[in-house]
Amino acid sequence: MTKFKKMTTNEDDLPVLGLEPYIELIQTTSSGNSDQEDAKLGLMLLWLSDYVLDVMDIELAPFGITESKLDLLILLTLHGERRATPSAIAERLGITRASATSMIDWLEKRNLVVRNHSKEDRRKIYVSLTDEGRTFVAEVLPTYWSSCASNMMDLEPDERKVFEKLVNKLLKSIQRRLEVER
Amino acid sequence: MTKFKKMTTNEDDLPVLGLEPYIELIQTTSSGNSDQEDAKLGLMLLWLSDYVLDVMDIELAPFGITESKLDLLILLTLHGERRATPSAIAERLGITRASATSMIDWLEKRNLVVRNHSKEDRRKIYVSLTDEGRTFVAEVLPTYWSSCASNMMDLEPDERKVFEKLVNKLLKSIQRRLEVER
DNA sequence: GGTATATAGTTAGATAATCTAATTAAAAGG
DNA sequence: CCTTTTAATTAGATTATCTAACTATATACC
Repeated sequence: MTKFKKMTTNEDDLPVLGLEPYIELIQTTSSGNSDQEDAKLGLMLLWLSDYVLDVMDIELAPFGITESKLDLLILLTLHGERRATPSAIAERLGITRASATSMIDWLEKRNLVVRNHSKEDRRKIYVSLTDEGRTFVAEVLPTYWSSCASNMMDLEPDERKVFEKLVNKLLKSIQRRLEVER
Repeated sequence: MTKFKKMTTNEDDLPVLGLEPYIELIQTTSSGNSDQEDAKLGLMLLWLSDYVLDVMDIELAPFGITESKLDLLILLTLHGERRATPSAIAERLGITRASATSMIDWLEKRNLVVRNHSKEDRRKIYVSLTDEGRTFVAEVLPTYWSSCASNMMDLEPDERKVFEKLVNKLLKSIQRRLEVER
């Protein structure tokens, strides 16, 4: 699982540039009204975001599940007895019903979830975790949480406090703009 | 482009849970040695990361390009006269050579880049921006930067300062662990 | 110099995650 | 009872990846 960076250098290799040339590019190509300091900070956050998702991908790979599918399993775990229809799942995950159908197909084929027809309204399907699904979630979650936590390991205790306040603020702000909720 | 959240509620809708139930889940399912506060903070960062990429996707969509392809165009812009082979591009972007070939195919079909055979080593190909590619990058970048900047808009000036220090630290930390560089 | 190995790039074929549009079935509203 | 709406699925597409195989070329060594 550990991936080693190539150690030998090659004349064709593109050199590592770092942030500097990006800052220069921002100066020459951003439109007047956008703040260049914010653009730089936003770019750093964009890079960090990519890496954070990469870390989770890598840690979940050995379990044969992706983050988006685990998200659905966690959703079902948290909503417990409440019955979840494909439509409601699609709405919560911000995907189309067609996409939800695909995910549920995949999870059902592996016996992690089951579909049950509603008796009152025969158009509806209720999706729920199987025992196997619950066991699987219980096996994966410790890794999921430690993967989340691992990204914080170089921060000092007081930095974590401050970072939490800031991430919380940014989360609220971006959720408002995207009109999404969890 | 504006997407409206469904306003009517439905008995089948899954309620918005917020962070609380996730915190409880962490308490019951994280392995002893992982810090639960860090897991929570890491989860918030994971959510934020997802949204940050969503925002960029949405803003770039009207240009008919994705973030990963624009990344490649920016890479070529920054390396200017230096000749970039598909292998070097793959290495820098952290993808396989086969994936690089696909991306270059797509960009070449749209006349944004060209391939030129090396004269010294006939196995090698050099990829470079066309004039059309340079024009395109110049058109997209202002939106790219303002999209980056938009995520910062609710932070106070002093918060941005602190956030930059923290993101910088986290970036270094995660790049070290993933063994990647920019 | 000629064969074996390594390298650069592409191709073939697969999987995952999404989408839109069409289809099927059932319910609800006049 | 007919029409419209709703729920779910299917069909078919695109994008972004991957691994493994293949082609062409260069290098290395007896």
